[in-house]
Amino acid sequence: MTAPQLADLAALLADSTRAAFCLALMDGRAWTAGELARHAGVARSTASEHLDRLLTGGLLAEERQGRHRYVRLASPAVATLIEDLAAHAAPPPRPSGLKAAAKASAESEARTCYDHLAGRLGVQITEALSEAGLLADEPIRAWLTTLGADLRPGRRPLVRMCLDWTERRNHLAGTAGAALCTHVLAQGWAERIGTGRAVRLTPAGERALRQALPTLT
Amino acid sequence: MTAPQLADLAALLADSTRAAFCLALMDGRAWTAGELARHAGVARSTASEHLDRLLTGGLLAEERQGRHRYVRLASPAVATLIEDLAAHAAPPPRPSGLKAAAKASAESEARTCYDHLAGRLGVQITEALSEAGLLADEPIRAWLTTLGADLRPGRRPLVRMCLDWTERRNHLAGTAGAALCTHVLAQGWAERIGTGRAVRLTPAGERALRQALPTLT
DNA sequence: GGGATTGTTCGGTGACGGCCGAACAGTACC
DNA sequence: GGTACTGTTCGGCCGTCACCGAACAATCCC
Repeated sequence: MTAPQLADLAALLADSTRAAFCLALMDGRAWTAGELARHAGVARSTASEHLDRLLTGGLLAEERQGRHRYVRLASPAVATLIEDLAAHAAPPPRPSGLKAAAKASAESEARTCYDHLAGRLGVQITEALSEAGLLADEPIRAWLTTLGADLRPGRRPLVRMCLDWTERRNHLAGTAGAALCTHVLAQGWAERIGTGRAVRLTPAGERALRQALPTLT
Repeated sequence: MTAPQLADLAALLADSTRAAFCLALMDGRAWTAGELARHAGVARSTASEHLDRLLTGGLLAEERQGRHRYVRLASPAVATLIEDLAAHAAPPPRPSGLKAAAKASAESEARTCYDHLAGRLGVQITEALSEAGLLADEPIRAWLTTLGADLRPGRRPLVRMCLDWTERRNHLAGTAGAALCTHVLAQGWAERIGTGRAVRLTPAGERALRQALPTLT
């Protein structure tokens, strides 16, 4: 490990625009170059060059479809890396302004964090799983199976914790977290709001989750 | 979490000199400003400014003694953050030159990685612990206690894995890893070589470890 | 085909930041 | 006191890099 290598990697995230791209991509979906440019408020040409750097740096993966250039985070490892960085660069705990606080609170009610559930919803589910003693490999596997979730084995650890930087609490990540999120969305228990990471728990989802997880508050 | 915040944090490590500082500090010891300047090959004035940035950025902590300015990594969290980054910026596997390879191999025989053992020694010990079924909270606690290691409870997880970027293998970190490393050095089972991270296993240490851990190869 | 949309390439510009050396301040040792 | 050493401040230099707009290429739709 040499210092220039580390510096080069860090330099990829050391720019506001590229950082905004990566944070936007934390929802696990593929964005087009134009969407990212608009999201970050830069010209398309600028975004194009940034994407080149992030791609050759190995942080992003691309997929071309027609005239569109879709990019996504290269791997879950990249997502956790950015998440760890973001958690460390946590904002100073200054609740400034009621309006801003209310907006932030609404946004953090339920959202996805890369490929699993986060926000208050993610934290509460995780807490309930913990109280029910389900937060270990075998119990969570059994629980997800009874739910009907598709739990395909991968190289990722089954149960992993992910620190939410707004809630400052752990929530379920790893293969189990991803499977749960996929299932919740597929069953219509929650649905995405707009183009961001925010999701909304549906009435059906609330019923289903309460039934499957009685310790949920 | 905003993009500028993430970018600012990443920018701290996006410079070769600052990256070299942080990597040097990964041995967990406190270095003086002059030592770091010589290590990175820059003027003292340059090092001074870099240290200011790393300090205000929260990555480093300082302690002034007389005319000396000692700096160290601010917390274990910072160390793991840098470690994760370094693991991701892994060098391409190019064994170039016999001399370089031999040197690197000697350096990676045994060394510290922040506050625990790494290199081939760290990996082998971890593997032996795994074979002996000791890589869980209770077993490792019992094993360390019989060794006489001082295992004070902390906020850090007891058992944590750390990916060695030269060996590409896991080794024991966390509270248990730190306690083991401290004990091994205190008992004279290994001793530091020079001012770097390298350590050398002593004959006494080899005997003691083989006795305590029969699965060690 | 023509027109609209998406993305890329290229030159030019401006700002930021790393670096040094010289001068200075503070500490240790004789 | 004087000397040596460590660290800091300041001015100035220079390279890098993010940004834009304009021109161009590629695709899709009518």
